[in-house]
Amino acid sequence: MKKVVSESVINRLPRYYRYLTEINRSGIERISSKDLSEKMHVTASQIRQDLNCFGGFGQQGYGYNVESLRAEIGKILGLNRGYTAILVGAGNMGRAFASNTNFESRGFKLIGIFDIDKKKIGMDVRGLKVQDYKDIKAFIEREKPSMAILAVSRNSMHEVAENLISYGVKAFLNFSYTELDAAEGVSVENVHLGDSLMRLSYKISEKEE
Amino acid sequence: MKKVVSESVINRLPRYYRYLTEINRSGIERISSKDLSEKMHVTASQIRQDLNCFGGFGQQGYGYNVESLRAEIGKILGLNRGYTAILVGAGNMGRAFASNTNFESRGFKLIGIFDIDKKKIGMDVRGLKVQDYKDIKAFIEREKPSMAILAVSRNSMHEVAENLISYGVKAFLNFSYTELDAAEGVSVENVHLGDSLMRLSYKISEKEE
DNA sequence: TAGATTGTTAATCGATTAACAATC
DNA sequence: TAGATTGTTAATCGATTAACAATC
Repeated sequence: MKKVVSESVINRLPRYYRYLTEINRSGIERISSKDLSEKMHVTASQIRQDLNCFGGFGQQGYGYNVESLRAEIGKILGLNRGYTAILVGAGNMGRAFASNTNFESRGFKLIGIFDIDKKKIGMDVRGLKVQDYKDIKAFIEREKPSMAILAVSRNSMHEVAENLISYGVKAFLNFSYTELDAAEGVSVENVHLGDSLMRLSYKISEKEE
Repeated sequence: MKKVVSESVINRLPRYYRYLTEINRSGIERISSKDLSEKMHVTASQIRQDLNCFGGFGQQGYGYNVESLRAEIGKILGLNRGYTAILVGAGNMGRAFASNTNFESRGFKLIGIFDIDKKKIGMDVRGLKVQDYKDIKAFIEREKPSMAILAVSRNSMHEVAENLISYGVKAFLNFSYTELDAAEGVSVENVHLGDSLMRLSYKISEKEE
Protein backbone atom coordinates (compact mmCIF):
# COMPACT_ATOMS: atom_id res chain seq x y z
CA MET A 1 0.00 0.00 0.00
CA LYS A 2 2.46 2.63 1.18
CA LYS A 3 4.18 3.61 -2.04
CA VAL A 4 7.82 4.57 -1.70
CA VAL A 5 8.38 8.13 -2.85
CA SER A 6 11.86 9.07 -3.98
CA GLU A 7 14.06 11.42 -2.02
CA SER A 8 14.19 13.84 -4.96
CA VAL A 9 10.44 14.25 -4.93
CA ILE A 10 10.30 14.77 -1.17
CA ASN A 11 13.01 17.38 -1.37
CA ARG A 12 11.00 19.38 -3.85
CA LEU A 13 7.80 19.43 -1.82
CA PRO A 14 8.74 22.34 0.46
CA ARG A 15 9.47 24.44 -2.58
CA TYR A 16 6.09 23.68 -4.07
CA TYR A 17 4.56 24.57 -0.75
CA ARG A 18 6.34 27.92 -0.68
CA TYR A 19 5.37 28.85 -4.20
CA LEU A 20 1.76 27.85 -3.68
CA THR A 21 1.68 29.86 -0.49
CA GLU A 22 2.81 32.95 -2.36
CA ILE A 23 0.51 32.36 -5.31
CA ASN A 24 -2.39 31.84 -2.95
CA ARG A 25 -1.50 35.01 -1.08
CA SER A 26 -1.46 36.95 -4.34
CA GLY A 27 -5.08 35.95 -4.85
CA ILE A 28 -4.75 33.50 -7.73
CA GLU A 29 -7.29 30.71 -7.41
CA ARG A 30 -6.24 28.11 -9.94
CA ILE A 31 -3.07 27.28 -11.79
CA SER A 32 -2.03 24.79 -14.45
CA SER A 33 1.14 22.73 -14.20
CA LYS A 34 2.40 24.71 -17.18
CA ASP A 35 1.97 28.11 -15.52
CA LEU A 36 3.46 26.86 -12.27
CA SER A 37 6.36 25.31 -14.13
CA GLU A 38 7.20 28.67 -15.67
CA LYS A 39 7.18 30.44 -12.34
CA MET A 40 9.34 27.77 -10.72
CA HIS A 41 11.66 27.08 -13.63
CA VAL A 42 10.96 23.38 -13.76
CA THR A 43 9.09 21.28 -16.31
CA ALA A 44 5.33 20.86 -16.16
CA SER A 45 5.92 17.17 -16.57
CA GLN A 46 7.94 17.03 -13.41
CA ILE A 47 5.28 18.84 -11.42
CA ARG A 48 2.58 16.44 -12.57
CA GLN A 49 4.78 13.42 -11.92
CA ASP A 50 5.70 14.64 -8.46
CA LEU A 51 2.13 15.36 -7.42
CA ASN A 52 0.88 12.06 -8.75
CA CYS A 53 3.11 10.22 -6.31
CA PHE A 54 0.54 11.26 -3.75
CA GLY A 55 -2.70 11.32 -5.69
CA GLY A 56 -4.58 13.18 -8.37
CA PHE A 57 -5.02 16.70 -7.05
CA GLY A 58 -5.88 18.34 -10.35
CA GLN A 59 -8.67 18.31 -12.82
CA GLN A 60 -8.35 17.84 -16.57
CA GLY A 61 -9.02 20.98 -18.49
CA TYR A 62 -8.88 23.10 -15.35
CA GLY A 63 -5.57 22.63 -13.59
CA TYR A 64 -5.10 22.78 -9.85
CA ASN A 65 -6.91 24.75 -7.20
CA VAL A 66 -4.11 26.69 -5.52
CA GLU A 67 -5.48 26.72 -2.01
CA SER A 68 -6.42 23.08 -1.90
CA LEU A 69 -3.21 21.91 -3.55
CA ARG A 70 -1.28 23.91 -0.98
CA ALA A 71 -3.27 22.26 1.79
CA GLU A 72 -2.69 18.81 0.32
CA ILE A 73 1.06 19.32 0.17
CA GLY A 74 0.97 20.69 3.69
CA LYS A 75 -0.73 17.50 4.80
CA ILE A 76 1.83 15.33 3.02
CA LEU A 77 4.55 17.26 4.82
CA GLY A 78 2.81 16.74 8.13
CA LEU A 79 2.22 20.44 8.72
CA ASN A 80 -1.28 19.79 10.02
CA ARG A 81 -0.16 17.55 12.82
CA GLY A 82 0.60 20.19 15.40
CA TYR A 83 4.21 19.20 15.90
CA THR A 84 5.98 20.84 18.81
CA ALA A 85 9.62 21.83 19.02
CA ILE A 86 12.18 22.85 21.55
CA LEU A 87 15.18 24.99 20.75
CA VAL A 88 18.52 24.17 22.34
CA GLY A 89 20.91 27.08 22.17
CA ALA A 90 19.69 30.65 22.32
CA GLY A 91 22.63 32.19 20.50
CA ASN A 92 22.40 34.12 17.26
CA MET A 93 21.53 31.10 15.20
CA GLY A 94 18.88 29.81 17.55
CA ARG A 95 17.21 33.19 17.82
CA ALA A 96 17.36 33.76 14.09
CA PHE A 97 15.76 30.44 13.43
CA ALA A 98 13.07 31.02 16.02
CA SER A 99 12.11 34.36 14.53
CA ASN A 100 12.62 33.55 10.88
CA THR A 101 10.99 30.34 9.90
CA ASN A 102 7.35 31.23 10.38
CA PHE A 103 7.03 28.38 12.78
CA GLU A 104 3.45 29.03 13.67
CA SER A 105 2.22 29.77 10.18
CA ARG A 106 3.37 26.27 9.25
CA GLY A 107 1.56 24.62 12.08
CA PHE A 108 4.54 24.10 14.35
CA LYS A 109 4.68 25.22 17.93
CA LEU A 110 7.86 26.26 19.71
CA ILE A 111 7.29 25.28 23.32
CA GLY A 112 10.66 25.71 24.99
CA ILE A 113 14.07 27.33 24.63
CA PHE A 114 17.14 26.19 26.57
CA ASP A 115 20.69 27.34 27.10
CA ILE A 116 23.52 26.76 29.55
CA ASP A 117 24.68 30.37 29.50
CA LYS A 118 23.58 32.12 32.70
CA LYS A 119 23.43 35.39 30.79
CA LYS A 120 20.88 34.00 28.37
CA ILE A 121 18.70 32.15 30.88
CA GLY A 122 15.60 34.24 31.61
CA MET A 123 15.94 36.22 28.40
CA ASP A 124 12.79 36.59 26.35
CA VAL A 125 12.83 35.13 22.82
CA ARG A 126 9.61 35.31 20.87
CA GLY A 127 7.54 35.34 24.00
CA LEU A 128 9.34 32.41 25.62
CA LYS A 129 11.74 32.66 28.54
CA VAL A 130 15.05 30.93 27.94
CA GLN A 131 15.27 28.08 30.45
CA ASP A 132 18.26 26.47 32.11
CA TYR A 133 19.55 23.50 30.16
CA LYS A 134 19.72 21.46 33.34
CA ASP A 135 15.91 21.44 33.47
CA ILE A 136 15.57 20.05 29.96
CA LYS A 137 15.16 16.39 30.96
CA ALA A 138 12.11 17.06 33.11
CA PHE A 139 10.67 19.32 30.43
CA ILE A 140 11.07 16.76 27.66
CA GLU A 141 9.62 13.97 29.73
CA ARG A 142 6.62 16.11 30.56
CA GLU A 143 6.01 17.85 27.24
CA LYS A 144 7.30 15.25 24.79
CA PRO A 145 8.28 17.67 22.02
CA SER A 146 8.13 16.28 18.46
CA MET A 147 11.54 17.66 17.63
CA ALA A 148 14.56 19.49 18.95
CA ILE A 149 16.39 22.24 17.12
CA LEU A 150 20.08 22.11 17.90
CA ALA A 151 21.78 25.45 17.64
CA VAL A 152 24.64 24.66 19.97
CA SER A 153 28.39 24.77 19.59
CA ARG A 154 30.23 22.24 17.52
CA ASN A 155 31.78 20.73 20.63
CA SER A 156 28.66 20.10 22.64
CA MET A 157 26.42 18.92 19.82
CA HIS A 158 27.01 15.20 20.11
CA GLU A 159 26.67 15.15 23.86
CA VAL A 160 23.47 17.22 23.75
CA ALA A 161 22.00 15.01 21.04
CA GLU A 162 22.79 11.85 22.97
CA ASN A 163 21.21 13.24 26.08
CA LEU A 164 18.06 14.34 24.30
CA ILE A 165 17.74 10.98 22.58
CA SER A 166 17.94 9.26 25.94
CA TYR A 167 15.21 11.59 27.21
CA GLY A 168 13.01 10.54 24.30
CA VAL A 169 13.53 13.08 21.50
CA LYS A 170 13.14 11.40 18.12
CA ALA A 171 13.81 14.17 15.61
CA PHE A 172 16.50 16.79 15.23
CA LEU A 173 17.17 19.81 13.13
CA ASN A 174 20.88 20.31 13.53
CA PHE A 175 22.71 23.56 12.78
CA SER A 176 26.13 22.54 14.02
CA TYR A 177 29.11 22.33 11.75
CA THR A 178 29.36 18.61 12.40
CA GLU A 179 26.62 16.40 11.02
CA LEU A 180 24.52 14.32 13.32
CA ASP A 181 24.14 10.76 12.07
CA ALA A 182 20.61 9.48 12.30
CA ALA A 183 20.52 6.64 14.80
CA GLU A 184 17.90 3.91 14.59
CA GLY A 185 14.46 5.45 14.87
CA VAL A 186 15.74 9.01 14.97
CA SER A 187 15.09 11.52 12.19
CA VAL A 188 17.71 14.11 11.41
CA GLU A 189 18.04 17.11 9.15
CA ASN A 190 21.42 18.76 9.06
CA VAL A 191 21.52 22.37 7.93
CA HIS A 192 24.69 24.03 6.68
CA LEU A 193 24.54 27.68 5.83
CA GLY A 194 28.19 27.56 4.91
CA ASP A 195 27.43 25.12 2.10
CA SER A 196 25.26 27.69 0.36
CA LEU A 197 28.03 30.20 0.70
CA MET A 198 30.51 27.79 -0.88
CA ARG A 199 28.12 27.00 -3.72
CA LEU A 200 27.77 30.68 -4.43
CA SER A 201 31.52 31.00 -4.34
CA TYR A 202 31.77 28.21 -6.90
CA LYS A 203 29.29 29.95 -9.17
CA ILE A 204 31.20 33.18 -8.98
CA SER A 205 34.54 31.60 -9.72
CA GLU A 206 33.05 29.55 -12.53
CA LYS A 207 31.98 32.77 -14.25
CA GLU A 208 35.42 34.26 -13.89
CA GLU A 209 37.06 31.54 -15.98
CA MET B 1 38.64 22.35 -22.49
CA LYS B 2 36.35 23.43 -19.67
CA LYS B 3 34.53 20.23 -18.84
CA VAL B 4 30.94 20.65 -17.68
CA VAL B 5 30.47 19.27 -14.21
CA SER B 6 27.01 18.21 -13.20
CA GLU B 7 25.00 20.09 -10.61
CA SER B 8 24.84 17.00 -8.39
CA VAL B 9 28.60 16.85 -8.15
CA ILE B 10 28.93 20.56 -7.38
CA ASN B 11 26.33 20.30 -4.68
CA ARG B 12 28.31 17.60 -2.95
CA LEU B 13 31.60 19.50 -2.91
CA PRO B 14 30.87 21.62 0.17
CA ARG B 15 30.09 18.47 2.11
CA TYR B 16 33.38 16.89 1.10
CA TYR B 17 35.10 20.07 2.14
CA ARG B 18 33.45 20.00 5.55
CA TYR B 19 34.30 16.39 6.20
CA LEU B 20 37.88 16.82 5.07
CA THR B 21 38.21 19.86 7.29
CA GLU B 22 37.12 17.82 10.29
CA ILE B 23 39.26 14.84 9.40
CA ASN B 24 42.23 17.10 8.92
CA ARG B 25 41.56 18.77 12.24
CA SER B 26 41.46 15.40 13.94
CA GLY B 27 45.00 14.80 12.75
CA ILE B 28 44.43 12.11 10.14
CA GLU B 29 46.87 12.51 7.27
CA ARG B 30 45.60 10.22 4.56
CA ILE B 31 42.32 8.58 3.75
CA SER B 32 41.05 6.12 1.16
CA SER B 33 37.83 6.65 -0.75
CA LYS B 34 36.51 3.61 1.09
CA ASP B 35 37.15 5.00 4.56
CA LEU B 36 35.77 8.40 3.60
CA SER B 37 32.72 6.77 2.06
CA GLU B 38 31.94 5.04 5.35
CA LYS B 39 32.19 8.25 7.34
CA MET B 40 30.01 10.13 4.89
CA HIS B 41 27.52 7.38 4.11
CA VAL B 42 28.07 7.49 0.39
CA THR B 43 29.76 5.00 -1.96
CA ALA B 44 33.49 5.02 -2.54
CA SER B 45 32.72 4.87 -6.23
CA GLN B 46 30.83 8.13 -6.06
CA ILE B 47 33.66 9.87 -4.26
CA ARG B 48 36.19 8.76 -6.85
CA GLN B 49 33.90 9.72 -9.71
CA ASP B 50 33.19 13.11 -8.22
CA LEU B 51 36.82 13.95 -7.59
CA ASN B 52 37.86 12.80 -11.02
CA CYS B 53 35.67 15.45 -12.60
CA PHE B 54 38.39 17.82 -11.51
CA GLY B 55 41.53 15.74 -11.73
CA GLY B 56 43.36 12.86 -10.13
CA PHE B 57 44.03 13.94 -6.58
CA GLY B 58 44.79 10.50 -5.19
CA GLN B 59 47.50 7.93 -5.50
CA GLN B 60 47.00 4.25 -6.21
CA GLY B 61 47.68 2.07 -3.24
CA TYR B 62 47.79 5.08 -0.92
CA GLY B 63 44.53 6.99 -1.12
CA TYR B 64 44.25 10.74 -0.70
CA ASN B 65 46.26 13.15 1.37
CA VAL B 66 43.63 14.80 3.54
CA GLU B 67 45.13 18.24 3.72
CA SER B 68 45.93 18.56 0.05
CA LEU B 69 42.60 17.14 -1.07
CA ARG B 70 40.86 19.63 1.18
CA ALA B 71 42.92 22.42 -0.36
CA GLU B 72 42.12 21.23 -3.87
CA ILE B 73 38.40 21.20 -3.22
CA GLY B 74 38.70 24.60 -1.62
CA LYS B 75 40.34 25.84 -4.80
CA ILE B 76 37.59 24.33 -6.96
CA LEU B 77 35.03 26.12 -4.79
CA GLY B 78 36.92 29.37 -5.18
CA LEU B 79 37.69 29.69 -1.48
CA ASN B 80 41.20 30.87 -2.22
CA ARG B 81 40.12 33.88 -4.22
CA GLY B 82 39.59 36.28 -1.37
CA TYR B 83 35.98 37.03 -2.16
CA THR B 84 34.43 39.87 -0.24
CA ALA B 85 30.86 40.18 0.93
CA ILE B 86 28.44 42.75 2.24
CA LEU B 87 25.52 41.92 4.46
CA VAL B 88 22.23 43.72 3.90
CA GLY B 89 19.94 43.47 6.89
CA ALA B 90 21.34 43.30 10.41
CA GLY B 91 18.39 41.51 11.97
CA ASN B 92 18.54 38.13 13.65
CA MET B 93 19.19 36.26 10.46
CA GLY B 94 21.89 38.58 9.22
CA ARG B 95 23.71 38.54 12.52
CA ALA B 96 23.40 34.77 12.84
CA PHE B 97 24.83 34.30 9.42
CA ALA B 98 27.67 36.71 10.05
CA SER B 99 28.69 34.94 13.22
CA ASN B 100 27.99 31.37 12.19
CA THR B 101 29.43 30.60 8.84
CA ASN B 102 33.10 30.86 9.61
CA PHE B 103 33.42 33.41 6.92
CA GLU B 104 37.06 34.09 7.46
CA SER B 105 38.14 30.50 7.90
CA ARG B 106 36.82 29.87 4.42
CA GLY B 107 38.67 32.71 2.88
CA PHE B 108 35.81 35.16 2.65
CA LYS B 109 35.88 38.65 4.01
CA LEU B 110 32.84 40.48 5.31
CA ILE B 111 33.51 44.11 4.54
CA GLY B 112 30.25 45.90 5.25
CA ILE B 113 26.89 45.59 6.99
CA PHE B 114 23.88 47.72 6.11
CA ASP B 115 20.41 48.34 7.47
CA ILE B 116 17.69 50.97 7.19
CA ASP B 117 16.67 50.70 10.82
CA LYS B 118 18.01 53.72 12.75
CA LYS B 119 18.22 51.59 15.87
CA LYS B 120 20.58 49.17 14.23
CA ILE B 121 22.78 51.69 12.44
CA GLY B 122 25.99 52.15 14.41
CA MET B 123 25.61 48.83 16.20
CA ASP B 124 28.66 46.61 16.27
CA VAL B 125 28.42 43.21 14.58
CA ARG B 126 31.55 41.10 14.49
CA GLY B 127 33.73 44.15 14.64
CA LEU B 128 31.90 46.02 11.91
CA LYS B 129 29.66 49.02 12.46
CA VAL B 130 26.24 48.69 10.85
CA GLN B 131 26.01 51.39 8.18
CA ASP B 132 23.04 53.28 6.83
CA TYR B 133 21.54 51.59 3.80
CA LYS B 134 21.43 54.90 1.97
CA ASP B 135 25.21 54.86 1.79
CA ILE B 136 25.34 51.46 0.16
CA LYS B 137 25.64 52.68 -3.43
CA ALA B 138 28.81 54.65 -2.77
CA PHE B 139 30.22 51.78 -0.76
CA ILE B 140 29.58 49.20 -3.48
CA GLU B 141 31.02 51.39 -6.20
CA ARG B 142 34.12 51.96 -4.15
CA GLU B 143 34.67 48.49 -2.67
CA LYS B 144 33.16 46.27 -5.37
CA PRO B 145 32.14 43.37 -3.09
CA SER B 146 32.07 39.94 -4.72
CA MET B 147 28.68 39.15 -3.24
CA ALA B 148 25.81 40.48 -1.18
CA ILE B 149 24.03 38.55 1.52
CA LEU B 150 20.37 39.50 1.62
CA ALA B 151 18.80 39.09 5.02
CA VAL B 152 16.01 41.59 4.51
CA SER B 153 12.26 41.36 4.76
CA ARG B 154 10.20 39.56 2.19
CA ASN B 155 8.75 42.82 0.95
CA SER B 156 11.92 44.73 0.32
CA MET B 157 13.99 41.89 -1.14
CA HIS B 158 13.27 42.47 -4.81
CA GLU B 159 13.78 46.20 -4.61
CA VAL B 160 17.05 45.81 -2.72
CA ALA B 161 18.30 43.18 -5.16
CA GLU B 162 17.47 45.36 -8.15
CA ASN B 163 19.24 48.30 -6.62
CA LEU B 164 22.35 46.32 -5.79
CA ILE B 165 22.45 44.80 -9.27
CA SER B 166 22.31 48.28 -10.74
CA TYR B 167 25.21 49.27 -8.48
CA GLY B 168 27.20 46.33 -9.82
CA VAL B 169 26.68 43.41 -7.46
CA LYS B 170 26.87 40.13 -9.37
CA ALA B 171 26.18 37.47 -6.73
CA PHE B 172 23.59 37.05 -4.01
CA LEU B 173 22.96 34.78 -1.12
CA ASN B 174 19.29 35.30 -0.42
CA PHE B 175 17.58 34.41 2.85
CA SER B 176 14.18 35.88 2.07
CA TYR B 177 11.07 33.76 1.85
CA THR B 178 10.69 34.67 -1.80
CA GLU B 179 13.25 33.33 -4.21
CA LEU B 180 15.38 35.65 -6.24
CA ASP B 181 15.55 34.63 -9.90
CA ALA B 182 19.03 34.79 -11.32
CA ALA B 183 19.12 37.48 -13.97
CA GLU B 184 21.60 37.34 -16.83
CA GLY B 185 25.11 37.36 -15.46
CA VAL B 186 24.01 37.29 -11.84
CA SER B 187 24.63 34.31 -9.54
CA VAL B 188 22.09 33.49 -6.89
CA GLU B 189 21.78 31.02 -4.04
CA ASN B 190 18.47 30.98 -2.24
CA VAL B 191 18.47 29.62 1.29
CA HIS B 192 15.32 28.41 3.00
CA LEU B 193 15.58 27.29 6.59
CA GLY B 194 11.88 26.54 6.57
CA ASP B 195 12.42 23.87 3.92
CA SER B 196 14.62 21.87 6.26
CA LEU B 197 11.98 22.15 8.93
CA MET B 198 9.33 20.86 6.54
CA ARG B 199 11.55 17.99 5.44
CA LEU B 200 12.02 16.99 9.04
CA SER B 201 8.30 17.23 9.55
CA TYR B 202 7.82 14.89 6.62
CA LYS B 203 10.27 12.40 8.08
CA ILE B 204 8.50 12.44 11.43
CA SER B 205 5.06 11.97 9.96
CA GLU B 206 6.33 9.25 7.64
CA LYS B 207 7.46 7.26 10.68
CA GLU B 208 4.11 7.65 12.37
CA GLU B 209 2.23 5.86 9.58
C1' DT C 1 -19.42 20.42 -27.72
C1' DA C 2 -14.48 21.95 -28.28
C1' DG C 3 -10.49 23.26 -25.83
C1' DA C 4 -7.63 22.63 -22.14
C1' DT C 5 -5.03 20.15 -19.13
C1' DT C 6 -4.58 16.36 -16.31
C1' DG C 7 -2.88 11.50 -15.08
C1' DT C 8 -0.02 8.10 -16.77
C1' DT C 9 2.71 5.31 -19.81
C1' DA C 10 6.76 5.02 -22.62
C1' DA C 11 11.26 6.96 -24.11
C1' DT C 12 15.25 9.34 -22.93
C1' DC C 13 18.64 10.93 -20.40
C1' DG C 14 21.85 11.25 -16.66
C1' DA C 15 23.65 9.76 -12.43
C1' DT C 16 25.21 6.04 -9.59
C1' DT C 17 27.33 1.76 -8.92
C1' DA C 18 30.24 -2.06 -10.15
C1' DA C 19 34.30 -3.80 -11.95
C1' DC C 20 38.96 -3.98 -13.08
C1' DA C 21 43.30 -2.78 -15.27
C1' DA C 22 46.82 0.55 -14.10
C1' DT C 23 50.08 1.77 -10.82
C1' DC C 24 51.85 3.47 -6.53
C1' DT D 1 57.69 -7.44 -4.75
C1' DA D 2 52.82 -7.95 -3.10
C1' DG D 3 48.96 -5.45 -1.48
C1' DA D 4 46.22 -1.63 -1.73
C1' DT D 5 43.68 1.65 -3.93
C1' DT D 6 43.14 4.73 -7.48
C1' DG D 7 41.32 6.35 -12.16
C1' DT D 8 38.25 5.03 -15.55
C1' DT D 9 35.29 2.28 -18.40
C1' DA D 10 31.10 -0.33 -18.66
C1' DA D 11 26.63 -1.76 -16.66
C1' DT D 12 22.78 -0.56 -14.03
C1' DC D 13 19.58 2.01 -12.11
C1' DG D 14 16.56 5.83 -11.36
C1' DA D 15 14.89 10.26 -12.51
C1' DT D 16 13.31 13.37 -15.93
C1' DT D 17 11.02 14.44 -20.04
C1' DA D 18 7.92 13.60 -23.81
C1' DA D 19 3.70 12.11 -25.50
C1' DC D 20 -1.01 11.18 -25.55
C1' DA D 21 -5.37 9.09 -24.28
C1' DA D 22 -8.70 10.19 -20.72
C1' DT D 23 -11.78 13.54 -19.17
C1' DC D 24 -13.29 17.77 -17.12
